[in-house]
Amino acid sequence: MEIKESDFVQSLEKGLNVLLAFSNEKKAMTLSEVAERTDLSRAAARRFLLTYSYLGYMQNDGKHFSLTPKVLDLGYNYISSMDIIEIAKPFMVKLSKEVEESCSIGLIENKDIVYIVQEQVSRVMTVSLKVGSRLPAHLTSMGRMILAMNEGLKNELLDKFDYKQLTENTIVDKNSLCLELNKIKKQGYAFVDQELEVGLRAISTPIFSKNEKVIYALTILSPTNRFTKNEMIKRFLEPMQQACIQISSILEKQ
Amino acid sequence: MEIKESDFVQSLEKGLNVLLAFSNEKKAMTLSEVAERTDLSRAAARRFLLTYSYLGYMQNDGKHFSLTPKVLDLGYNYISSMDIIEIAKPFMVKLSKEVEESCSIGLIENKDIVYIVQEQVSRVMTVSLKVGSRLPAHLTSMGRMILAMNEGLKNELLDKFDYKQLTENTIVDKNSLCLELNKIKKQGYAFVDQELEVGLRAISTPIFSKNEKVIYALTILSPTNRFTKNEMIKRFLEPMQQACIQISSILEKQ
DNA sequence: AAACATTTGTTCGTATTACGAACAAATATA
DNA sequence: TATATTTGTTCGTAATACGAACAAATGTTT
Repeated sequence: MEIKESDFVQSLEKGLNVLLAFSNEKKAMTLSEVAERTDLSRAAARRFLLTYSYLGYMQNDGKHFSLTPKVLDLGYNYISSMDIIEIAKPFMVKLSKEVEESCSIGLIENKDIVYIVQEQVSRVMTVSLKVGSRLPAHLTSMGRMILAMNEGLKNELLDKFDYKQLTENTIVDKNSLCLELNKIKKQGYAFVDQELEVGLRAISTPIFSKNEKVIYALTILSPTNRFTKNEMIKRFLEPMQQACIQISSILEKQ
Repeated sequence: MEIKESDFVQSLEKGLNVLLAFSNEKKAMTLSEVAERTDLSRAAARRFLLTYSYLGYMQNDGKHFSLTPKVLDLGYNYISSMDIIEIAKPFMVKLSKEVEESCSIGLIENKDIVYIVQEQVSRVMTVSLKVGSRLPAHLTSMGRMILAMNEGLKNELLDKFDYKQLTENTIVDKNSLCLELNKIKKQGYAFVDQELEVGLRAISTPIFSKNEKVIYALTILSPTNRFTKNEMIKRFLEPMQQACIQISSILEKQ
């Protein structure tokens, strides 16, 4: 989206960049670290950090700034405005119990798949990603499932993906991906086999919203040492499709 | 936290207020609605909305602005910097399966209990709250559990709570609450019986972090028509305590 | 379809807000 | 203790965000 420069509030962007500078690797930072990571002057970074602290989003122990749970309020707005999470959760719990694997739902935002719901099993070794996690859409089964069912989105994004080789299996050109998406559309599920990460396989099925639109997909991730590709398909596909049909039947009425 | 007025970035606060204007009830809003809710001029509200849209946090269908999943990025920083979610989840899944009830973990932020992890069962009728949800700490079993184990926090907050009568069972004065918290500390669990909401009971147990500090509590909510108070205690308390011990044993090493 | 009402988009002069350089104070390190 | 580094403060001012006023677009009523 294009806007006039005079309609852009620079301070807001800078402030958000300060918030985004914090991460799993950088849980607590000094003023100087934040200033460096955000490319702001120390004085500017300090003002933003103090503003966040004043508003309750950050705390300071005298040296390091860190986030407080109030930050959840900023993301909660999105979560609370989504119906799919409540609709899908019971069916995901059932599925997860039935196949004894974790499962997640995601959607495409920009060029990434974003995880928005997750249901986990109590197995010690399990593969799953937190809500809010992002991965390149074209390298994930969910991303491919959604792209395969959205001609417009597919055409829009095919030229924008970064076709970088992550493993020896990674699809690294547009044409191969296009063929794969066409295949996925026909077969009704997507399977990614060690393309994003060695040792990781994923299968996905589509969730239909109103007007047969596919915005979300359901996935199960599994380490390669647990099941073969065919075993995954045999064990997971039908229950996943059942869950998706149930979720879809409610979503389509919204 | 006190800061100098000259250290406060007003545009950031205004921008965050615009973001927070969106909610479950107000999923999509016009420019005028946002301006009214935030008490900004139309021109100012418009600039913030356009900035968010430009940055990808909001979208506009020509008339209404609404949040995009990119907003999750703003809260994800907090989630990704918390170890407890990953540590606790497997034990919560096991617990949930064992007692056949949903369970959650929360912490106190300001005067509220904030839900940060949730594990749900596939029962049609289930009581649970989304991650990020907030409730008055003093009226929830988790809040009371944490207050009971934190003398300093208790003393700090006792005078700040809003002792409003929500049901006929609600504790409405500081002294009664103080007595209840002392009792909870001794018995090692908290039970709230229709004080927050008629028809709702909750039980909580403490999770210990490093230095025996109790920052988090585990809870199970249940409608009153399913179990009596004694049945809840008999069925849930011991498995919950087991889960907490397991989670605590990992947390205490961090 | 026309008239009227309401909302959104645009412009631009300027008040005010956020800026950062420079220095002081505090803290960390050798 | 001396030195290095980081944080806190000040303040003149550049520039940024402001909103009033008007134009354009959209919505509502007759």
